[in-house]
Amino acid sequence: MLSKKAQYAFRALSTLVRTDLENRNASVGGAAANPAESPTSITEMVKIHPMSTKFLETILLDLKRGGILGSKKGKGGGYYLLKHPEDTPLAQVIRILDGPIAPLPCVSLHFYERCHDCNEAVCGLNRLMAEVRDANLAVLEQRSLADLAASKDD
Amino acid sequence: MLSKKAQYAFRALSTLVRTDLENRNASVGGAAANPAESPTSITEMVKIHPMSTKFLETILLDLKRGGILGSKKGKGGGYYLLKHPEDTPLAQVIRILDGPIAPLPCVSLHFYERCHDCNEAVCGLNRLMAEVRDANLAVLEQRSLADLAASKDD
DNA sequence: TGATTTTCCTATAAGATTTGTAGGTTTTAA
DNA sequence: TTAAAACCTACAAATCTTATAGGAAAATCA
Repeated sequence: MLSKKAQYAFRALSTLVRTDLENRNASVGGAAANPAESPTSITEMVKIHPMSTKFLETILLDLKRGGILGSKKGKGGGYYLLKHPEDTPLAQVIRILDGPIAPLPCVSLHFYERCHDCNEAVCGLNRLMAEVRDANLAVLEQRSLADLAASKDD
Repeated sequence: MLSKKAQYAFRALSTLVRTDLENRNASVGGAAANPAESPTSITEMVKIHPMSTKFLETILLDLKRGGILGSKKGKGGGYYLLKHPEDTPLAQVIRILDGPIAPLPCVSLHFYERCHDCNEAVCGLNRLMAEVRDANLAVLEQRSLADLAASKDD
């Protein structure tokens, strides 16, 4: 199950994606609009998707440290996407906030830990859970933030 | 991530599967061997896969209540599979011990809970997490306890 | 019958993780 | 100079996971 952190993250990100795409459209015929010039503040995000302001703050900092968001301090500041929404897979968001996607540490690609209770080369569970991991990644590495904003009022 | 409970369950089940298949083979030419006549005790299982006896006890009771295992009390008693290993999908085991397989309650088939923060018909996250759920189930409903015992020394 | 071995049952303790809050500091713009 | 914002870290509260305790009930066998 996704943690609350990840769920809140996706809500906030859906707002940022919408803003990002709007800015890109608005720049038709002129210089490309720089997302860093129109960041969205936490206060604004919480108005759209009500949640604890302070909690969201820590989540957005994680996303920033994870390389997904940029920020601007001071009045008029806020957060913005560093990349085009299509270029941030959902898997990256989940790994930052919830850690491994794999069902067992011994089949994790990004958070691997050796299994002390079995021989990985022949362990039946290991092999099966690697299949589960791959099935998940087939979706989560393919789908991106752009897919998150496909609807108008999530 | 799978809980310890589910991991322990799979270890114990792999022992039961092996015993089950051996009994079936041993009955060649005679009456079909009844698995209920040669149950495996918790003590034996813990010898093969070391873990807390008392903890495994509660896990096996869950599996029994969940319709996967039968049991026999008293001296010479123990647990046995109620069905052929191929007929118990991994998904059933996980649901009994860890609950929902879906990443969000609002896309769960067996543990559905309405989402109060979004309109499910149009929510982008909802739709994407349903895809993840289906990818998981494609493996977990297809693969069974029989696949767990494919190796000799897990 | 009595001793032993097993499953069965429920409460609860211990530990870990998740969720959320508090209280500030720093930066920027107007 | 004021206000609004991100930034930072510690910690409190709540929840969930993991494990233990202490028996009761049933079956076997001498």
